[in-house]
Amino acid sequence: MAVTDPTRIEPDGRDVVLVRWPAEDDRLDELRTRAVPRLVLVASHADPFSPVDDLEDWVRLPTAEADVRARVRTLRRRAADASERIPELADDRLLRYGCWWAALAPAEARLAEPLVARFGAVVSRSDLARAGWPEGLPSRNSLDVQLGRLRRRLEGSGLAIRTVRSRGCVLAAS
Amino acid sequence: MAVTDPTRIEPDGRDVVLVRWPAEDDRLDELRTRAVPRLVLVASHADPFSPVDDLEDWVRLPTAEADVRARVRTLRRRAADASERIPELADDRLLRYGCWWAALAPAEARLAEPLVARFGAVVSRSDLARAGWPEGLPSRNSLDVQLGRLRRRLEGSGLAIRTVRSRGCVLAAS
DNA sequence: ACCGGTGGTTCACGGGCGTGTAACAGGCGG
DNA sequence: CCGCCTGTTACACGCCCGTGAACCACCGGT
Repeated sequence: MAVTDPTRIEPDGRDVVLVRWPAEDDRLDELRTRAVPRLVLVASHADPFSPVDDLEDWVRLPTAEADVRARVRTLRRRAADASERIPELADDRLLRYGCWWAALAPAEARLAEPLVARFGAVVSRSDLARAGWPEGLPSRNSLDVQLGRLRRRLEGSGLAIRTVRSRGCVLAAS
Repeated sequence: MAVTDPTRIEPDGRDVVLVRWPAEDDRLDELRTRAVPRLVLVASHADPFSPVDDLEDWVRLPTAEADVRARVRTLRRRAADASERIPELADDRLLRYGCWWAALAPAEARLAEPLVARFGAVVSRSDLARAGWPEGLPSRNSLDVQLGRLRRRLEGSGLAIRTVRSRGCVLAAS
């Protein structure tokens, strides 16, 4: 279905704003100053568009509605990236990352604590061991096993534990 | 003038690469790993496109040539912004460059250290050898092999090691 | 133009070992 | 009693890195 009138478009959410150009130039200015992610629908007769930042994209009318949705998705992803989510681990062992969350087992939570605290940096295996087993860790690779379980718990979260050989582990966006 | 055949398009420079999709999917993969800024020309019948990073944009054919030029300009500006980053190597062997990062192997990290410290300048092979093998390097081409491995590790980072014949190597933005 | 030397790149191989994981068993709480 | 959490063992995988060898590009000498 071809789109000529932007008012007929229903985006997936209301975070990304559609704006006509050049008709709604003043509204575009306002959205820019408020740093709202926006998709500019350029009139068929107008000059090519030049976005001012990475939260702005454009498409020339007429266009397929599916194409508009695709660009809205891209803008939404960029806005999410820009907002720089960081993981957070509460006392109740709830690990949150953006809109995702999961309940950790006690041992997993103790392991995750230094990883979250030093998000993006390497945590040594000895630090992990001390955090996970304050009384001294029981056997050789129980740490690795717990790490594996924590990894599995993070599946689908956008977080991942990456290993730095002979240095330790990093918690990072995957 | 409407554009249906991308081979007829002459971009302003040759830094941003035009690629047809889905016809040239494999070439697109290669450009992505090389972190080359690219404009994807989506066939009229194909599904909407979803860029994987900010150095990728797309437009559906047929389109006005002026629109293609506008998107190429945007990509070029983004690439220029991205090229202002400088790499950083922490002692936990994490090499960071903008939002990209990778964990280096021990020998790779020793090699990378002088290259990062003198980013953009030539480092002699003897300096590299001293940095990589403080005890004296083991055999003839172990240095070259490690350099090759380090090169491969940098794929997709936007960094590259270039050789200056009989002078040494340079670490630079690719 | 032919040729050998040098410098540089890449491949395959193999040993060593750090790391991941399946499987099983005990324990604790609901 | 059942389910989840935890520890332990054993094993397999994959990474790291040195080595040898083939290959290519370039340069200088005859």
